[in-house]
Amino acid sequence: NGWRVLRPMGFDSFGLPAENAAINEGGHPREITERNIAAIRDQMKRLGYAIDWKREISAHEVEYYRWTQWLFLKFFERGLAYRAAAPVNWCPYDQTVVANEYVIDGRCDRCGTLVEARMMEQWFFKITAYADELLHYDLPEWGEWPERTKTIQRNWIGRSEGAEILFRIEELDVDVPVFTTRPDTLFGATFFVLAPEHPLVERIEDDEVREYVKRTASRRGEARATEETKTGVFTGLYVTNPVNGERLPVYVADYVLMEYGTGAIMAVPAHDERDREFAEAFDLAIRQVIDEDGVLINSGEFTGLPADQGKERIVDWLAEEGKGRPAVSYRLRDWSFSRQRYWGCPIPIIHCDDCGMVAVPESDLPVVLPEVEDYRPKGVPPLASNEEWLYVPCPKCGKRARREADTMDTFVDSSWYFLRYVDPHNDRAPFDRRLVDYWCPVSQYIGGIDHATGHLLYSRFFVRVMREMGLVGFGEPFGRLFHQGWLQMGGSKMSKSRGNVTGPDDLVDEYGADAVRTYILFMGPADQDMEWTDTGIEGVVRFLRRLWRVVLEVATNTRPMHHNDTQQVTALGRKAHTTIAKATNDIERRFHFHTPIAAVMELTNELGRSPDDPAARFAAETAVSLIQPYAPHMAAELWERLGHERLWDEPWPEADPALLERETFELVVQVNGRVRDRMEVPSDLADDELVERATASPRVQSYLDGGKIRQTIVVPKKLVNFVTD
RNA sequence: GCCGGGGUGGCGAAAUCGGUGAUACGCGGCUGACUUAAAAUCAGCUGCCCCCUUCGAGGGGCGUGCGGGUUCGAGUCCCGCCCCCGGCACCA
Repeated sequence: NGWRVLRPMGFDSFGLPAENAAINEGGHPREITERNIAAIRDQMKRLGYAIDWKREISAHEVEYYRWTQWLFLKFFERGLAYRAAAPVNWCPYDQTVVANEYVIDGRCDRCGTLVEARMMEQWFFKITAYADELLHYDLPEWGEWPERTKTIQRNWIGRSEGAEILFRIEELDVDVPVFTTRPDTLFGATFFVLAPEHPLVERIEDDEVREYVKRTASRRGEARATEETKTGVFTGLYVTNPVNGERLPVYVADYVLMEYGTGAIMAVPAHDERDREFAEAFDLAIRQVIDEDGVLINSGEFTGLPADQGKERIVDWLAEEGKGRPAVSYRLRDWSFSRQRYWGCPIPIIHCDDCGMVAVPESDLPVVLPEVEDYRPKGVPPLASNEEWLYVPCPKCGKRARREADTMDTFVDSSWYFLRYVDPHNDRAPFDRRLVDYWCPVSQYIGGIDHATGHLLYSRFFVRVMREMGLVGFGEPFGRLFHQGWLQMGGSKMSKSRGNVTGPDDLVDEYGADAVRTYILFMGPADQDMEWTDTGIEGVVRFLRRLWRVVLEVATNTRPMHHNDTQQVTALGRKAHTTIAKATNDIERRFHFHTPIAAVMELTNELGRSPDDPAARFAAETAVSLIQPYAPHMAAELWERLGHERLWDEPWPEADPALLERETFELVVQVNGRVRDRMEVPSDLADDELVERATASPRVQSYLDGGKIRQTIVVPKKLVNFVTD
């Protein structure tokens, strides 16, 4: 009531789903995309969604993606978008790189194909620079994010505290850093391991080592993790343990990952399961340095300290000696966002032999997605096939240069769209900061839990950076977050990408938009997945018909005793008020949409039993008002039949607190915690009067049976409980 | 293994602050009314066990994954387990 609410709609229209559909059906991705958008828009209108269509945006339209490109350039200027060779996930079906966040169980989230690890030069956003910040939340509203979402993000970022320690290899004249969370076990290190991809390994001239590295390169990731026994090879080199000068043999083994920490570890077989397995396989020493009580042993001057103190003291000592320092490591990796596909936002970069990577000048934006002969994926970016588009003069030196032909991941488009909603037609900037600061952060965000480590993290990263740039005045994109469940059909999630969707069209044809909307919300809590059943909706259809009939009966009731007497408060009138209170509280505060429907059903049932009640008209109006968000078409019609005009111009009904209080209530009388009698008593009785009435009950007397009452508990407006010996 | 979320009838679920015979509302099922019949609609019943029965109903016990505990009173709080779902995981 009285709030200004923005209800926009947009389409994340670039990307693989649209492009793959176009490939399967034939035709240009743009045609398919725009046809689908039109169909979805029509469906939403048929269902009666209240959307401000003037603000509609689509990621694939030039007016939108020119500002995606503009933002990219801002990130590029700050070094937050960079190109580098790195191990990436390659989807052999879609013929493109896929972000870590959208590889699920080793498979491409879009097509379900197993991805391969490849070393490729790709574009990355430096989200890792914000790893620590993204663990901390800037909005009090963050408290309203579901616990599980926060946990998923925390796990994904994967912060661990420990130390970086330098181990010297004399033969190569280098200090090799390792990351460890257990510097307290430093005295227990008995060997040292390099990942096969570690740069130092190339310098080791040893056939066996070369052979091993070659062998492991072919089975990475999954295959490596499921290996039963640890494999590795001795390099002939030794490192010096900085804390005691011991010389430890250096191995190359693929249980050490280049992607995490420094790609090298100190191995402490006594206190690490994996190191122990390796030590047992290679017959290496195992030295315990912490006893059962968590106290350091065999640890030189640190012996006798509890482990947590030992940790600190050893790191302090290393720092003084210049051989180590406290360090933090993250699991999160930079976001790879370049795709070797056609249907996406072009990356506004020009590669020049002399000047290197040059940003397309802002004044030359947008870089319009060119037409190409054949946009099917072939592993090389399709944009490169349009040579007229590809070759342009270098903006710096004017020499012939080449455009970047990769396109952006569609999650770049969706990392800022909510800001565009407030100013969708601005052609001088992505948005006006004043408007954004007025409307945003988004008060209530709704989306699937499946985006916890993807879209929801990317957007938080984008907004952090945009705040630093002065583009927005806040650091979190979304306040309250709600994860809706998915409709299921035959046990699996109905979704566009899975293709098991019963289009709402058929259901609307059969049952009507109001019934479909009401049933979907009545099925259960909105955050739960729900199996669609046709028999379920029949119940809702019956209810809506009953409501229709009962309200019409009231609307046309001309019997003389029927009038809207606000003075005379009846049970039905009170029921209407408690229904308002419940529905309002459940929707606003609890985000429960199924219980208000149940409450209106109850009200309707009661109204049907007493259509001549003096409060019948009020009860009918209440039922119609409360059902409006669910069944807006029918509610609007009934409202008119009740002699009013436009229901959607009416304020939400308010319960009269005075009428929520009943004049009498049912007093429950317990003896030793068991209900023994109930009686209707006036609400304004004092405690001792309640006890008096309770004691008077013959039923209660029979249970007290002359026994001694040890204690009497009175809960106002509820019950009296006698405790006997 | 670590972290998070859950477990209530035949089914979807409700019980908002420890205070009404747990299971509202709906689905399904059973019975009846209306009907030539069906549909639609309406009414009643529908957790388990036992006792009494004059057939109206009444009475007792057990029940919210399992076992304990706190309390006058526990679906709700505490301790210990079991199971299901999700995230992370050769992450040093």
